[in-house]
Amino acid sequence: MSDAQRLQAAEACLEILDTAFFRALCEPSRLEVVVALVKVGRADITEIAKQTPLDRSVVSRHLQTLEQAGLAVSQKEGRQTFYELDGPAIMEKFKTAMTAIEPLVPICCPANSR
Amino acid sequence: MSDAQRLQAAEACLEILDTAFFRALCEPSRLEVVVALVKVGRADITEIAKQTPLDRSVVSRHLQTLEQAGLAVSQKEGRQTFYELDGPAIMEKFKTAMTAIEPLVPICCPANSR
DNA sequence: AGGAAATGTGCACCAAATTGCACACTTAAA
DNA sequence: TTTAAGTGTGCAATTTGGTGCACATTTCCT
Repeated sequence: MSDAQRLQAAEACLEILDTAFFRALCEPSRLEVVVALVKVGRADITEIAKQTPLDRSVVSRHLQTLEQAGLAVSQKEGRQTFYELDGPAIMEKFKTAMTAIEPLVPICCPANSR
Repeated sequence: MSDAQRLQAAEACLEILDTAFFRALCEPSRLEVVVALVKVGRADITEIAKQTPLDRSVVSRHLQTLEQAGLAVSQKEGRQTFYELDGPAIMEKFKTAMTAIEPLVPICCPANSR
């Protein structure tokens, strides 16, 4: 394993790893919103907020964060905004992350380093 | 898709999703440490810290966090502590997360909700 | 037109996490 | 034994991010 290959792998890793994606999943209250979305399915903000102890405005911001991170999609209909988890997109995010990390495994394997 | 199935899927999802794992990956400076680990491979704290603009103590704490989250392993040798990324463990984390989320995809698919 | 529903956002407050310094401790070298 | 290298951690300052309230805006209904 050459240093050049390591550098290339590191750059690729940093390039693909989406901090916004992981940031969206590491906040407990935001995960509550995700779980609420799973329970209720497609719904507007008020209904989603009813499933959580959080204020409606907080849920609104969390949903915005989830959408920006690519985990959910929103559609405005009249005076309400409907949110929905984007299952396929989430799976795709995980797959791309895994394919980016996969070449690092033979380089970073504790079992082989002894 | 019944409500009972939704509830079960939501609980399972919340149960498996490891917030510590994602939290470790969403901090920019901590990602720098990860990248440094990829570049240098197995190394002690001082050498890893040289690859970053961060103070050595900060890098030390980030490495502890990474180890607690299961992304790295450490070995004490004399007066220095060597760290190394645990590639296989990281891949395993991603796989379990994906298998937990997979059953949610047919439930949360924007393409099907119209 | 008038009122209610639904939402987005500015604002202030608060909790948690990061950061760097200083210091103590352990271990290798001289 | 003395000195230096490597490390972990307490501490305080700073930053970051979440939280809820209040208010303005848009849209629907009567």
